[in-house]
Amino acid sequence: MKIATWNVNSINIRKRQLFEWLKENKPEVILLQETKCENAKFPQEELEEYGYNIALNGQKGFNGVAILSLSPIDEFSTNLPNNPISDQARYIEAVISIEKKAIRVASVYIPNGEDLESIKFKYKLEFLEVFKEHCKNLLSLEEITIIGGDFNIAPEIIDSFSPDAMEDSVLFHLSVRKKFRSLINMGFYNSFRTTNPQDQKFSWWDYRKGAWQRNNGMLIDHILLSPEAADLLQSTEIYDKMRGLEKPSDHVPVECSLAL
DNA sequence: ATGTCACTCCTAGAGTGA
Repeated sequence: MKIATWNVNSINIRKRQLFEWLKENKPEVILLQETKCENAKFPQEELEEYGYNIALNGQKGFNGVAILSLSPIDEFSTNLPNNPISDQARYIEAVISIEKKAIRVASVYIPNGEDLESIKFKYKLEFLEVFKEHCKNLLSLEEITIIGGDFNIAPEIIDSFSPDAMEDSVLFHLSVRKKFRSLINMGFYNSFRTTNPQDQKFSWWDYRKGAWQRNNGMLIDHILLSPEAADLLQSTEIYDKMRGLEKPSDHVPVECSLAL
């Protein structure tokens, strides 16, 4: 079973690419971020033609997350308890029954933070704190739980094209890397790093400064697995070539395969 | 060169968010 996460940076701009990618790769579940689309305007019927069931948490203009699943979605929720920026559509979770097993999945879009002095960076740290509390509760359920999304954090040195240049970046500042580490220390497995301990692969390249051409990327999109899910982990994939397509998202899909 | 892209709104291009 393949499950993927992708920050599409506008579902309406990227939907042709998404359809092509789904047709080719047929993931069981795909978690989307930055759909930038209110629910009523989401291209739902077109996606249903590809066999996907859909759960949405959208808003007009920015943010927006979604879960697409080939198997029926039993229930879903957009509630992240104590979220300090709950007017922003950044979280959705669902329970999906696949081959008689209940799988819990979540799609998260962690705030970028703008810069270290910004109020938005303060919100990023606060969001991470309540997200961590929620993840702790999910872990205690001892289920097969898969949390994917745009974390806007490059957790380790290897995940950044230039650790020195990025030291004061909101994506790589020690304060957010520590938050990510505490998620891992709680008991989650970062799927790509579990299967590829040494490989440098990126999932995001800034549209600016010729970042793609210079390979100035970072690995900020991740799929975290509960121990019950990590036991089933077979392989992972990052579709970095998609950054070279015409009209690309600045992020590429990150995927893992589980033996269900 | 902070060099791009996608969004918003009093449809034209400035302001915003990343």
